[in-house]
Amino acid sequence: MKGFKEHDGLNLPNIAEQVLEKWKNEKTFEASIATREGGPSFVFYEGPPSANGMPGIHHVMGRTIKDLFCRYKTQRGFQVNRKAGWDTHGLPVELGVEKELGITKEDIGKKITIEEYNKACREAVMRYTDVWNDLTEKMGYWVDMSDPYVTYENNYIESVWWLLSQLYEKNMLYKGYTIQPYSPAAGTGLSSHELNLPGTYKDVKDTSATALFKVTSSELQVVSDATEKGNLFFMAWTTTPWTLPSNTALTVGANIDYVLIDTFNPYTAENQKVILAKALLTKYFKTDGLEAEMSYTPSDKMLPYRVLASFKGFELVGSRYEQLLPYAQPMRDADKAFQVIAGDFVTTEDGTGIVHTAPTFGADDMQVAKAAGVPPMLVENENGDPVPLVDLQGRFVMNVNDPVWGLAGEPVKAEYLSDAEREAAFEKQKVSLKEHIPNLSNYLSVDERIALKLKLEGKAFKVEKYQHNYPHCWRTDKPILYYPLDSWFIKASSARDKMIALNNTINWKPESTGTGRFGNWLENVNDWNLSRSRYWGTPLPIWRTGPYGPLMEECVGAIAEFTEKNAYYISEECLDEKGNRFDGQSLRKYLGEKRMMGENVNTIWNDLIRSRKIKTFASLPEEMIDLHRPMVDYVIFFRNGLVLARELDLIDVWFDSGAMPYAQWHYPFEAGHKMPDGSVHPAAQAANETKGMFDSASPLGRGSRGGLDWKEKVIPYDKELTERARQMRNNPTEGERNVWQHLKGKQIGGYDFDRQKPLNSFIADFYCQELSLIVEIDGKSHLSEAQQKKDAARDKKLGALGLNTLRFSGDLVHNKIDEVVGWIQTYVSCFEKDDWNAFEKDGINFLNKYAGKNWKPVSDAGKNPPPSPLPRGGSSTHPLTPSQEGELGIPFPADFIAEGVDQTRGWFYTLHAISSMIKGSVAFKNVVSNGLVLDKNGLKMSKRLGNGIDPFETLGKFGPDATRWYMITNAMPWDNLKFDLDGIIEVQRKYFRALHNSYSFFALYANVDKFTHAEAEIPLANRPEIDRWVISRLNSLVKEVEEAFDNYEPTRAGRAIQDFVVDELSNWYVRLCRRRFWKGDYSDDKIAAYQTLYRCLINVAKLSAPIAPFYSDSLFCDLNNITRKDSANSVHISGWPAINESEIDNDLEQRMALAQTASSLALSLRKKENIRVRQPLQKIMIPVISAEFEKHLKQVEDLILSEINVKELEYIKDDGVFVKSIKPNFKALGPKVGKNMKVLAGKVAQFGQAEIQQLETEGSIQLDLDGEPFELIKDDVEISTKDIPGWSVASEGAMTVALDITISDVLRSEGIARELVNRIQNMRKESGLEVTDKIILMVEKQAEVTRAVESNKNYICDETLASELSLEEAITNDKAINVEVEDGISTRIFLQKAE
RNA sequence: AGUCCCGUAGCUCAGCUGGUUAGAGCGCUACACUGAUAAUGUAGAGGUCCGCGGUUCAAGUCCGCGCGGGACUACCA
Repeated sequence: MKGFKEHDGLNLPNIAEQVLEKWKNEKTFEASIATREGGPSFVFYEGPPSANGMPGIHHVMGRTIKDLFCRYKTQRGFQVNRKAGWDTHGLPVELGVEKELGITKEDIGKKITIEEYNKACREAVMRYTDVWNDLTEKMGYWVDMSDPYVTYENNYIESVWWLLSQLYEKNMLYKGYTIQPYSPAAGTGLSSHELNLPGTYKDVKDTSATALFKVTSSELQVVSDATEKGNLFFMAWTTTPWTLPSNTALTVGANIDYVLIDTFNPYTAENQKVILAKALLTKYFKTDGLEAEMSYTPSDKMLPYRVLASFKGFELVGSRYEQLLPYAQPMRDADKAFQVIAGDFVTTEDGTGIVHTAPTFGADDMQVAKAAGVPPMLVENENGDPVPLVDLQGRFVMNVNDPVWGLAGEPVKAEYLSDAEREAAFEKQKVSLKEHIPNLSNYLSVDERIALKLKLEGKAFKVEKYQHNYPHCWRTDKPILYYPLDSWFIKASSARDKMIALNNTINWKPESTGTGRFGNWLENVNDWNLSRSRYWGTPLPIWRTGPYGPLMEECVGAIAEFTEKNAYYISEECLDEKGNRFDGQSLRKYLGEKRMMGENVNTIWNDLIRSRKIKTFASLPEEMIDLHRPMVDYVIFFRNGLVLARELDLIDVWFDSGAMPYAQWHYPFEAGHKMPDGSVHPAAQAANETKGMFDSASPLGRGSRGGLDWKEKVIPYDKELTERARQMRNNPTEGERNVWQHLKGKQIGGYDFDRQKPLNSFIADFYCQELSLIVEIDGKSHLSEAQQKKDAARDKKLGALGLNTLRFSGDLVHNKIDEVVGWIQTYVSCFEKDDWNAFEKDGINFLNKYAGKNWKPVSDAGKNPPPSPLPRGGSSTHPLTPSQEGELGIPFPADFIAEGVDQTRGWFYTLHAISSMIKGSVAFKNVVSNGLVLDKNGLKMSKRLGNGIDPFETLGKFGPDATRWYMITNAMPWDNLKFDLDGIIEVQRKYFRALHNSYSFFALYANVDKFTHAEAEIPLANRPEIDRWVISRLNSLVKEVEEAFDNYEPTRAGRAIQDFVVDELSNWYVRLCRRRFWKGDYSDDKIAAYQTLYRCLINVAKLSAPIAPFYSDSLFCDLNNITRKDSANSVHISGWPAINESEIDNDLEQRMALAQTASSLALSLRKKENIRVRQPLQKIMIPVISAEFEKHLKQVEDLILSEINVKELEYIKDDGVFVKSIKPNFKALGPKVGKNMKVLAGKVAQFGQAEIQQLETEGSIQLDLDGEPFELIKDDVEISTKDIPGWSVASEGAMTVALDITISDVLRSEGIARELVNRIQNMRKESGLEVTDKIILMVEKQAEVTRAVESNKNYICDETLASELSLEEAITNDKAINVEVEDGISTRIFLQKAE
């Protein structure tokens, strides 16, 4: 009979490998989903990683968390679909590609076409998919990688477009002019991501100026009065004096206190009055100045001043002032410029409390100015367009021309100048500034010159260098500017209330992330800036007319709309005068200009159409459509003589990932999808109809259900391939022509075949999509081995996409075309019947018939059925089939998501925002945000420090189970984890070894006894105390673990399991029960022991399966394969243990705790007295505190006695022999005595035995607490026995144990006998005897030993399985061993196996 | 700068609604145990509970202000 598997040692990596193999073979993952069919579903969303970087150890952490809850829910009976995904767009991809190609952004469109660039990105982005897939598998992350969503695929983008079009229809998408970080040196706007790259913020010293703006009018009387007297100024501070010419407003805080000061200009010494915030007065004036005489010369140290008036900021609002540097006037609403407005961003932390406001160069400035109706400083350029005073190169426009100081055409930051330019400028300055600065020593920046000019003109109060942190462009290292740029925005702010309300329904782990970080973020949501000026990403689907006519706009929400709305495509032949191909933008400009010149645009257009230079979109072959640049930039609309060209922006990649609940299913375009308003998208309607047709009529429905995701992979857009196919189509070989005669025109079963069809990266001779069939005709060249290898690889690859390839030799096609056609028909009928066995059978005949001579099967069709186009096991069980549930027809919202806490304002936000706006629903109900994985010193892992941990090495060395267990149990998921490999070793040693040893112990003896759990369960009532105890604990454990997992607290679950296994199961239950397993007959007690341990082990396997999926499965199978108590072949398919409340016995658990304490105390006493545990002692005594205590203790008496090797336990009633100690019960006393506690505690501490006695017998005692009488009652104190005079005593808490340490001769003999047994057992083991072998034993006579053997003969024989035991005068056998029984006593022992 | 998390023994972490002597494991030292044995038990050494203030009879725990580490967001005169 097969027994429980006995392992040599514990090798976790090996076990993981074996289990992985088993999962693959048995398709356990698929089964774990299939077997939950019909059950409730648990929706999980996978946050897509980017496959263009290597995975790190932190991914193991994040994915463990995701995985374990999915597994847990599966065990609880939920069906958990989890579709993998890849994030493929975005800057990191672009940067990687640029680095590789050695180009920069400026080269795109010059050295490399956008098309080539994007192709490179597309290839680069999936570079590490293999590595990722490998990690996914090795770490045991169950996610379906066979059909992942990929954000660059057309279907994905189409869904994203649809979402955007929804927002557009809700008027939530708008184009706005906003201030964004911009690098003039690089000529590009920067995303906040780029601004947050390391090293972008640098401490720099800039010239700061406190400028004086001359007040011209005010509604506030005091100010108005002062104005009339002249020389009244607002003080405003800036660290960027170059923005002062663009000043159009001053901003004050409405509730900030301001003061009107009479003083002098520190530079010109002119008497003047200034206004600034009261709180900042001391920054500019020393208090002594208040008393100083009101006179001043520039060399004076002390600036005298007087406070004339004080008022609130709002009183200043509407005051007017003189333009500080009147180089230019705002184009529009100039009359509303130069006034005081209020803004809530104003603080009194630095500056003057009055903020210089240049709406063209500050985000806050722009917002506050817009709200107040103050115009930005925009001037007209040569084209008549409004532009700011600084151009895109960072240079002042010509308007800003100062006869003395220059400025026009100069860069506003000196860093933008090259050394040579700077030198040249310096030379010029020497001349032009001679009047003001005779010996100019170095180049003066724009900031410095403006400050200087203000100083000289008396318009500056203070000029100084100021050190601050300023962002720099990470690529050019030059400072960035905040610059107004056109952008598209989502009006997220209008959905704020909804988002906040919905967020309150989300269960965040930890809660603080949701209420705090995320909540606060929502309170202050800004509109979402979608625009990115890049190349590799989802294009913004908005088409617009240009400045040459009325504005028309089109937001495209589906590919089909191009056709419906009559889109056109600019072909390669459509060139401008210089011979460059037109794109939408340039054509729009070209035609617009013609139109302005009065030409008939329609005529030109008609010529373009007629000459096929512009085609209708509808005429494009489907495979050409790629929703990326540049393709989409060639798509245009033409209305009323105007071209609508696409806005060049791409969208923020975060929108891509936030769209995944929809886009991963190509929502709303597929069958079964419903739009939020309940209607059905026309595309989905069509799909429904097709689906219905197939569903009812034939099994084909399933085959064709690959959907468009699948199609994208199969039919790629590849110009070269398409072209080659076209050529081949035009020049068919004779064989191809032969076959085509029989396939064309739906001759076979009404199925449509294509010839020379580009598929994946190949061209198939004949292809039928409905049949998922490729027919190849192999000419002579295919006879070569090399070619056959290639063919095999090709078939395999296409097979993976669900396509079958039938190959026919050229000869066959020429000579037996009927056979070939017949064979294709066989395929068709097998396909229709979904009967691949028949196919295989016939296939073998067929192949036998034709194989060998001309053609060998290159696929292994002879061995296996060809790759079925149908999901294995039928589509209903395929993991990728979304359960068509919920209102939208897609799994929505998610029950659970998990990512790093860094995603709070990333993915978590975009998911939440999009679903709030589109559906008015949360996107996820529960979210775990996990912390970072740091190195063991708490430092961030980075390539630079070289402190990263290679996940593969870790998994390989320690196995995924230990790694996962360590990560989960070490720290709460949301705390940062200090990752230390030693910690994994510890987990391995402690938890897994304890569990493994417990199993090995079980297996060893169960096999000896042939236990297979065949006997009926022995009723709990008939099992001994310790069994009931461990089962009670097990039930409590299940409860605790269940609660922890339900609350998304895996750490608690793991720790509970670990404590149970190590402390309770292994170190208590198994230890105390050892003898039950190997002593005596196969009795009920023994069976009970096996059943109990079995139950513990199998349930621990189930409980720990979510965290340690491999080992748990191995343990489960090791146990279950023999007993077959569970029909499941994997722990992940079996269910979750039920809690049996009736088996939980708190009383019993308490009793056992007593036993443990008592044993521990007794062992401690032995140690103190230096008495070995093997030496039996006569008695221990335990004072009983209460009847209950005694009752409890009696029930576990046997356990204690055997554990500590003592003969009897005596219960001592209180008869005054104990020394007692007393301690106040603070919790009870606190409310009663309050601040007298200290006095009382002092008194109680001084109680002698008499007082304690009195309290115990009378129940109370009168005390005097600083004059207040107080009656102390028994419940106010805790009394415990601490000592028994004359005994060896130890105590812990309420329990005290006294040990009788006298060793009688009998005890001593017994002790020696035990020592002997121990030595003999060791010898047995050393000589390699089986645990069941009987022995013959000889012991040499020695006074004490002889006595011990004689009086304990039965015991010794029993323990050592000796069938004979003889005492010998002298043992001569040279295999006898000299043993020292105890100090000074030794003998010789000989044993041999009894026959 | 703002928001949030974290700070307890050499290391990794517990410490419930405040209760007086702050715990566990690892590591270290010593001893013991031994048919689970690279396990286990007992004992020992090891603490400014990040600091300072406050509330309270009582603070590791609650509050305030700092410091250090981290994350995100923002960059503002």
